[in-house]
Amino acid sequence: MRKSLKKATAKGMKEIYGADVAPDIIQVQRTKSEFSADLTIVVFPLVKYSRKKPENTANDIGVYLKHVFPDISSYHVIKGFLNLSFSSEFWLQQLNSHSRAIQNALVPESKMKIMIEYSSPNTNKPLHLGHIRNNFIGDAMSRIVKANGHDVIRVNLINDRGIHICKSMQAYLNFDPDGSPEKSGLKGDKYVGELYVKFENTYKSEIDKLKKEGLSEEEAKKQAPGMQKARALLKKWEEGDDKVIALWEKMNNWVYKGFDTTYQRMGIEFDQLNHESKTYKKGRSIVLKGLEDGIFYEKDDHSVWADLGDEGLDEKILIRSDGTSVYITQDIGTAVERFEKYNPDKHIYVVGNEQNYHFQVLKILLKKLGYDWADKIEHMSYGMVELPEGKMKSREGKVVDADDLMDEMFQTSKSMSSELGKLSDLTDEQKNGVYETIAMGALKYFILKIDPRKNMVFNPEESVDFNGNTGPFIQYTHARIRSVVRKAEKMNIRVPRLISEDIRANEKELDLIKLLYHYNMVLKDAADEMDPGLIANYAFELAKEFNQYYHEYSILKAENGNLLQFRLMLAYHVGETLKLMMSYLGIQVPEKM
RNA sequence: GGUCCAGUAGCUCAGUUGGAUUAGAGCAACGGCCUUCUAAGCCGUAGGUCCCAGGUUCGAGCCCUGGCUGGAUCACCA
Repeated sequence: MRKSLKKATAKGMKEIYGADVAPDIIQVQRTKSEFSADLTIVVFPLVKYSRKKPENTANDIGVYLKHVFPDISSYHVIKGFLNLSFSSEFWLQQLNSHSRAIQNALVPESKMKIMIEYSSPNTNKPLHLGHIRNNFIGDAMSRIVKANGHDVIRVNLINDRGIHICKSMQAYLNFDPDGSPEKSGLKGDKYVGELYVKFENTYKSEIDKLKKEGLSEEEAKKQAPGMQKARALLKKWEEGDDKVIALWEKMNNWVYKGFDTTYQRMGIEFDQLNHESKTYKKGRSIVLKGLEDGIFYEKDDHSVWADLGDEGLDEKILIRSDGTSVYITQDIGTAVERFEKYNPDKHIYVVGNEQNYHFQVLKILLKKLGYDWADKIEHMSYGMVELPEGKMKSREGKVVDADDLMDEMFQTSKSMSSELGKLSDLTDEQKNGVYETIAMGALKYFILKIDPRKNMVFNPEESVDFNGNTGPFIQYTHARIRSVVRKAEKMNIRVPRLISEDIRANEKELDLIKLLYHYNMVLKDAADEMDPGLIANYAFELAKEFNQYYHEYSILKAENGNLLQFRLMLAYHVGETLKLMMSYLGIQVPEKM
């Protein structure tokens, strides 16, 4: 409707004033709630074409549009705002077609193949709150983009090689050479993570000791025996030493197993797993080729650099003096590989804003290397998660572990739910399912409702609420609706497919239908702006609006059968829309809670 | 120091390419509403110098300039 309004307005401008106006400059927005109308056209931008006062221009267009669209029941003009009201018949008709509408993905102007990379963990540490935000955002964006009618490839780049995993390996050999997650009773990623911490601690004390013996900080770091051993492991790994590779595989597999459990609980999936160990060499050879071609340069110590001076940036190292490649070099390799293999129309990297510079440089380097597709890379840069006392610091143990957090959410959900006691007719297994659904809903919603670009504060004690603007609030609204539908079915009343013709909807009902009608705009905006928060806000608005309605009017005790059916149908569609919107956030909604 | 990002109620956040004499939610606080479809709900009260100062225009929380405060980044870590 928006689009056709824009077109019609442009056409009207031509017919009334003989002015050529591009439809794009015409602003059509939802009418502010203080005014009783549905859509508003802002005419200020049109005044220079009409050469009339805003009021007169608005009036002229109003007359024209009302003539073109029979569905427009009335219009009125306030200053430069043309408020259009649509007839209730029009809106009731919209409700009739709503169920069909929400079953299909949107049809995009041009369908794209979009690759989305997210999660991308290191294999030396368990997942924490920061990863949670990354995973939730990446997962939600994948769902949203897909719902907009695009093809999505979800990819996880696992950082499985490098000095960090060698540190864990070194600690394993040193402290627990026959150990395993099973023997320790720990999850695989936790077990390896603890070894990593052990390494770091002994490393630290080794450095302190060497410093006391008179070495500089830098020297001490180099000479610490633990570090030297870890480096030796890395070297052996790169040389393909059988024993080292076997150990590396064994430990990584422990970690993967642990990650899988966490991913599964979070409801996170991927279409592809990339392992850095398999791609890290590619970037190196590309850079060396670039060196041959004179795009990069070599220093005396044989390290390879890119000069980014003409971009207003520094020089950037690409290959170390010992011939090994750095992070960005590997990223060049994986990017080239992906574009060669899949040729996506867009490649979104969901990575924290601390890496803004990295991606800026990555795109520049790819362009320098002559890859035109570099412009198809988008860094979806999200803000950090901070604790009330400041940034999370893994070294000081100030991290919120992903598994622990989910456990806590579950416990809260369970005790709250048990207190309310509305699930008495369910089995224990079913109950646990509901607790989990609510717990994850609360957590996901809490994180996703916030604009990804912004840093957010997470207070483990009180942040995640179950009242107000929360996941459970929306889940609850859905459960309520389902309960009504079930009751109706017991009364042998089915949700009708079409509204009977003599229905006269009240204002609240029309408001709800209008809100339902806007769902696809929200879905499109969420994809365009890359902001799942828009979906969350919409779902909240809809749930809130419905709860008010629910409180004010009885569905099952409506004055007559036709009205009852209409209200039931309306409620049902609100429920389905909530369910759908929440599904785009990766959140499930229960039948009862 | 250079670059980038942010600053809205006590707290956590909305505010969609600048729009409507009154800047919105939720939490926390206070006061109401369960004999009625699920009270994880609904209604109400209170709470603001939109960091500060200029500028741009019909019109600024939003745009520009300069400050202040906080964060990120500028590694032969990833």
